[in-house]
Amino acid sequence: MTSKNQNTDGGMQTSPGFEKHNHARCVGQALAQAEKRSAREGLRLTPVRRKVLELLLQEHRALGAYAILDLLRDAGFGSQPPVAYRALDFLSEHGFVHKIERLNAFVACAHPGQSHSPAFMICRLCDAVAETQSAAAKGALGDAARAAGFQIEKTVVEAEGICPACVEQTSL
Amino acid sequence: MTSKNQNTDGGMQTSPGFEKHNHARCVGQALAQAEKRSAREGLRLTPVRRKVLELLLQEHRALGAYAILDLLRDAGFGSQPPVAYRALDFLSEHGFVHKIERLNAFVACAHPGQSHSPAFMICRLCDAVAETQSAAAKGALGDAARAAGFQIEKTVVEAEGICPACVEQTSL
DNA sequence: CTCACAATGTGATTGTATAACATTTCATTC
DNA sequence: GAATGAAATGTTATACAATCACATTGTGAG
Repeated sequence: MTSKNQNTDGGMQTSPGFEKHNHARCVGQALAQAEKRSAREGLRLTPVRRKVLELLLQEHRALGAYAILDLLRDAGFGSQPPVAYRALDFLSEHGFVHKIERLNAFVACAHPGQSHSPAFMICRLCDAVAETQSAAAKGALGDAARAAGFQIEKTVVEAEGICPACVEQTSL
Repeated sequence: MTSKNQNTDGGMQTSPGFEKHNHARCVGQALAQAEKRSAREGLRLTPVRRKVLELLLQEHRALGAYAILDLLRDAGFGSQPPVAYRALDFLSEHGFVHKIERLNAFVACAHPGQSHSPAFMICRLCDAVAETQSAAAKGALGDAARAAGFQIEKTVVEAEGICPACVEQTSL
């Protein structure tokens, strides 16, 4: 595979919440924020971990572990699966990235800092992923859990469908 | 692996919505319902498909595709992956079973018939899975989707945590 | 009957994830 | 500043998940 569609320019991009934005700036900011927070909280944002976060921010879409691994190899890091998985474990444990269960893939967190329970919209045509908030544990699900005596620790909320761009494509 | 914990008795079991019930009876009923519905709607509930459904009802927990494959082999069916995946595709397409994305595994539907968008509670200690209802697309997620112009086709809602039985275990 | 299509059998391959163990790095404590 | 223990990394191998491709069989419609 080895990385298709790398965003190496500094211009406008599509796709975060599905809107355009200055991507180079957003990557830099997010990375700086992550380092600041790591320093503050004593988290060890080591070179591999930082690189994986950078790659995910740069690509700005969901990447599989092996796609990440290819990019790591290109960047001169180790290229065995555990290298990628360990970095991803660390990053998702601390909320820097999220796993998209439906895709078995990972995205950089779009709302760093905020103590969120994220929800995702996944386009089944172009695989674009947008992050938003959910309060799943507060609605019917929370009621059911309380009734059953189940203690919710984390929720996975992912909507599959068609993103604005692909809707347009389709209806031309 | 080859099947640990097969429920071959006719007594009381734990775990559907996490409560006890007469399992043999519930399996039989569910299977009969599935056949009735298949006849009514012209679905071809073939031997393999029926067997996979029966296995999932019997086990009453989430099984990985290869665990199912082992059980199919024991039952004299083909044992290559596509055998299981094709049956699972059919069954989930028609709502007889659901895939638990978090576990990459499958469970028999607990609310057959009802036109539901299911939600699941998954115990991280014993892997028990309970099915309930969610209206994820109607809450904050639905609002976000509408605002973004994203068309939701399906939602994945899975809560991870600790089931009543394991909560007790833990707090002894 | 036979034609077309759905379903199954089978082998091979690709993708995802973890186990296990050796080695190194880093922060403490003495 | 060496000794120590924990965290992080390197590496091999393997388990588990999913799909491809192609041959074969079964089933229903005309």
